[in-house]
Amino acid sequence: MREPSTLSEVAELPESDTDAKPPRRSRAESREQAINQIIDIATNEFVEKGLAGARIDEIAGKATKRKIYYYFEGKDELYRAVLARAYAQVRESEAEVDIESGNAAEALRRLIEHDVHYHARHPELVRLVMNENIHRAEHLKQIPTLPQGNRRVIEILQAILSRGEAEGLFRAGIDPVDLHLNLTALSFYNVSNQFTFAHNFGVDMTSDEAIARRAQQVGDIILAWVTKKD
Amino acid sequence: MREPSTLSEVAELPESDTDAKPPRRSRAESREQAINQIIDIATNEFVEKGLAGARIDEIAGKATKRKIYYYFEGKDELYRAVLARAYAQVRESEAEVDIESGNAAEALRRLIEHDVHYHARHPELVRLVMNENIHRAEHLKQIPTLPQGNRRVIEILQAILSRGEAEGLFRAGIDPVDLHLNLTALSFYNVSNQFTFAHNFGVDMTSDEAIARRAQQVGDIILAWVTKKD
DNA sequence: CATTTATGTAACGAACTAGTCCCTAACAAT
DNA sequence: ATTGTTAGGGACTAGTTCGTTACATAAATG
Repeated sequence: MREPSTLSEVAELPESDTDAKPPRRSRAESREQAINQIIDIATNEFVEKGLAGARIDEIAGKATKRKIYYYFEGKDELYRAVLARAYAQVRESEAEVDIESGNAAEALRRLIEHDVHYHARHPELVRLVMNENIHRAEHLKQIPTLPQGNRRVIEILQAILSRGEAEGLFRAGIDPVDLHLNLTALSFYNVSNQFTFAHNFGVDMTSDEAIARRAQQVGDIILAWVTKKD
Repeated sequence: MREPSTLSEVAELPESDTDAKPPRRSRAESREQAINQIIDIATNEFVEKGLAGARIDEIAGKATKRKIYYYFEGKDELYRAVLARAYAQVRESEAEVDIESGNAAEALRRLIEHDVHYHARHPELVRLVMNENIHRAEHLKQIPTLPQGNRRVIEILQAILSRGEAEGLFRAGIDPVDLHLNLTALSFYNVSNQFTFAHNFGVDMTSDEAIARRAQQVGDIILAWVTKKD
């Protein structure tokens, strides 16, 4: 066993895993934890101020700043890491939506509900995407892992559209990319533009009730559009 | 904007001019022209880089920089001026839409067409609004002239909705603010998010055909939603 | 002509900021 | 324990950015 060194050594038990404060974190664990912590903090800052507006010195105290340059090449790579994780989390959540049970209209409504709620509850994603668009997606383009995840959404929508058509519920000839565009536009805008809209029209769009109402309405709109009428 | 008025343009000479040596440029004219020129240049820069990303020294050469500090208090006031002019121009264009002729559905479609085209042809407005939302509308809130212009849009939509209901075309109970939200969301998103969307799904949304198609589709969607079915 | 207004050029310094250096602590292997 | 490696704390730096001033001068005004 080791002698407790005078400074910051607290009784450390090598094997017996009491959930004591300094559990022996392996290097890999510690590393991953540090990186995630940095991305957490950086997400807040980038989301708040954008890439150019964010200040490394405010993302972090002196200490964390040093870590940033230890684990990342610099501000830009950190920003890309923030972006990549946010997108990865969206994809993850999308994979969990049930698009099997019920008829196609019900499945589509579930997807819409999910979209509206996800955007409303994850304004940080919305803001990051806005930021990317202000920068003409130049950072997004440097992240190689994204394209396939996006194709999946289209496949899902295509499947629902085909099923709905087969069930005699939906019109034919609806482009799944159009559907995705409209669906996302209606879920995205009221988060992305909440501040100007709230100011200009004096409405709140952030309450649970407002979000639930929004999800309902977006469902109504999209379904009115795709539904076969006769 | 006014006449270019290089030389020999008469500004105002009602009384005290015998043989009228034409003044070259009046102070007021020159001033207005200088301000507009600065706002032109600044709009480009802010639209491209955002408020924090924009660099005064790049907005202007040394000369124009001097003018900026002559006519504006600084970067922030210049930014507000850019914002205010962009909004003023939207309002101006909205006032020109014909919402009288034809039935309510036709009037609404004309309004939608206008919205889609205006957003598509004025990405600088879209970008400024995005920027404002990233900054939680803090600069917009400092511009006092906006609220009434926005109320006008709602009044217009309310008028169309009432007329449509009276004509037996539209459902009752549609909130004009909701209508505006949905309408704008569908016109705004495909401009605001064109870069991420184009990258993720490989589509172009900027061609004249794409815009015309978009206008048509947004019209279809909104009308499907508000139309009374029976 | 004299005065005021506008503008071109340059320079400056204070404040910031991204990124780096040096050194120590924690951990791992021997 | 000794030694080497990984991680990180604190201060520093080199380079920008911004706002401002000084100065000259041109143009409009009276």
